[in-house]
Amino acid sequence: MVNAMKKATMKDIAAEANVSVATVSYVLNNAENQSIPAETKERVLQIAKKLNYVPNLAARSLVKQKTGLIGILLNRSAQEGVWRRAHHAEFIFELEQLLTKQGYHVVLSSIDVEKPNLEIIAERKLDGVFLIDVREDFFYSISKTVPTGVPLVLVDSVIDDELFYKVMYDYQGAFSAAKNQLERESAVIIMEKFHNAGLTEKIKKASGLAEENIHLMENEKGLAAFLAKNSDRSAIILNEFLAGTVSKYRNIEGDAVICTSNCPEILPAEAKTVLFKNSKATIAFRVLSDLIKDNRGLHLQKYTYLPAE
Amino acid sequence: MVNAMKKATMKDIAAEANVSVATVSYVLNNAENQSIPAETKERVLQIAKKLNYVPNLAARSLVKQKTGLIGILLNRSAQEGVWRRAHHAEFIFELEQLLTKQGYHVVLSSIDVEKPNLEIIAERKLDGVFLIDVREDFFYSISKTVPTGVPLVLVDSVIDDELFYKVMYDYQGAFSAAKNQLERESAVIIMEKFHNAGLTEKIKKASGLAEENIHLMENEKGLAAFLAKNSDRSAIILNEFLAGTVSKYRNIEGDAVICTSNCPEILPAEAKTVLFKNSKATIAFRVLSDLIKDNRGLHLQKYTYLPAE
DNA sequence: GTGAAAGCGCTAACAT
DNA sequence: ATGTTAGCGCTTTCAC
Repeated sequence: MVNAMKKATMKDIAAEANVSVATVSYVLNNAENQSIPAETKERVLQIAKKLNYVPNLAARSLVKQKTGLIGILLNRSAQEGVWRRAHHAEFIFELEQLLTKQGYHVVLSSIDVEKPNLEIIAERKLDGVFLIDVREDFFYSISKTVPTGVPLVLVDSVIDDELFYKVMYDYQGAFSAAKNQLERESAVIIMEKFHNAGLTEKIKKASGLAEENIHLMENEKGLAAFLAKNSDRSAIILNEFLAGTVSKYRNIEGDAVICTSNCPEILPAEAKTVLFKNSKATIAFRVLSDLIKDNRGLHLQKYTYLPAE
Repeated sequence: MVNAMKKATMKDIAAEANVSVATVSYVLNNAENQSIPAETKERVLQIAKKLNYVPNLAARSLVKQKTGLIGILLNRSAQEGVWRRAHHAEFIFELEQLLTKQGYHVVLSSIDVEKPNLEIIAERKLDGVFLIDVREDFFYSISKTVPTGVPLVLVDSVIDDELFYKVMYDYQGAFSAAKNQLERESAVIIMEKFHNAGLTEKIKKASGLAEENIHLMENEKGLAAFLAKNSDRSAIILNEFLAGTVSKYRNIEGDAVICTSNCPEILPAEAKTVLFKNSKATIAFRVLSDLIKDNRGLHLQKYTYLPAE
């Protein structure tokens, strides 16, 4: 077999090229302020290739004080429906693609909503973190474990603290759009019960509907009961995967679905949908990028709302 | 605000406790062969806590030659249906939970099936890797970039090379089970077109059906056409999310679904299903664990098949 | 143009 | 019982 042994280091290259490791480093990183003769450069490059050299990013991180690792931390509870996972998967996969394209590596971790453990952020020295649907009280765990200065982007979470940059949909706009599509006046709402209570509240309020017309999805039994009680009314369903579950109990063609996963294609062709102008992953990614550049985040908004189409 | 500053290091602890960093290390890691007086121990622990000390895993990795990082690398192509992502998400999330529970951290990365880039394995010195649905030709890229000795578990991939440990379903058994459930004799099959051609072939063969009775899902148009042509025959559908798509075009209650995502609950209650005895994530995880322990992998099977229930 | 050397934060012989 | 030291693989300042 042709190769791949004990992983060459810069030292190995240096030895074989009769130069110092410093020189190897300069060549491999195209150091600006260094003038390396083309000859040496070539030689080093050759040898590096021949040895299948790959840099050890842990070592580099140590000196550069940047790891190139971005965390995606997802709050999960023991019992959650498939639709919720599918919903998060869409977001996470898209985000991962964007990050990977930028040369970052992505660390994915489930956080137990009951006892959030955020040590990973400090342990792995993550350069930035996305936190999805966090509970408001998690805020306390964070100040103990998370080094200041780490860009934190909260997705689907209302938390009034300067530390966090928040990204979420403009639910108010989405509801107007949804109502416009419905034929009947009287509507009910079916939505996820977020771990973040503030978000759940905010959405309820944005809907303008009374408490008893809003169903917070927890399990199918509850859903079925709610639907039975409201079979004569139109529903506005938040999220298309949730709509998928709803459609096991009711024909949803008269209802409106707010597509928070940007996947209208999973719905029946005739379904009434509300889409958003931008994908949440794109915007969340942009917010983090800005934050990493402008390390102070001084002229960045704490809240970014995604408008409906 | 109460804290969280520039991240304390062992040096800081040592200074404040008037001991050497070695001692700190011993205390923090409960070093066996070291006898530290309870008094010192206590003091060090106190200070560590007070300083919110969190170890830097990059530094530790460097000396221990183990990173505690496990990769989940997913082959993706530009255009893939939601159902495919949902399917992978189920597996990945479950796997991630298992790994996290064991104290590993998970690096998630999409691999472009056209030009797979596996440098991440060497760069991040991953302790083990799951590769999902890899093309057979990727095998060449791997020998160049991947250090020997890294445990590689291939999921949903047929590749006859000693280097890899493979996990997949026992399709033969699944098909028998499916056929037993169908009322009509004559059946067709609807399945994913895997990137790994060998797997696709293997499944076709296991079905015992002729080429024209097997539909490889690529897009909805093709599916619709196939279904129209075979409206009089029962279908065996591989994967419940794919079944979800199929059910947009046809009532699938007469069909059988092989639940490769372990999510029968997304199907109509009356659906005929084939389940598997164990979850694929659990088994894949076990294979990797075994591999990490028994570093040679000498008495481990190259192929592990998951039997149908 | 090139390299010696210090150091990122940590562990683990080896002394004492 | 505790400290000294030598690295892990890399970057970068500062001399030569």
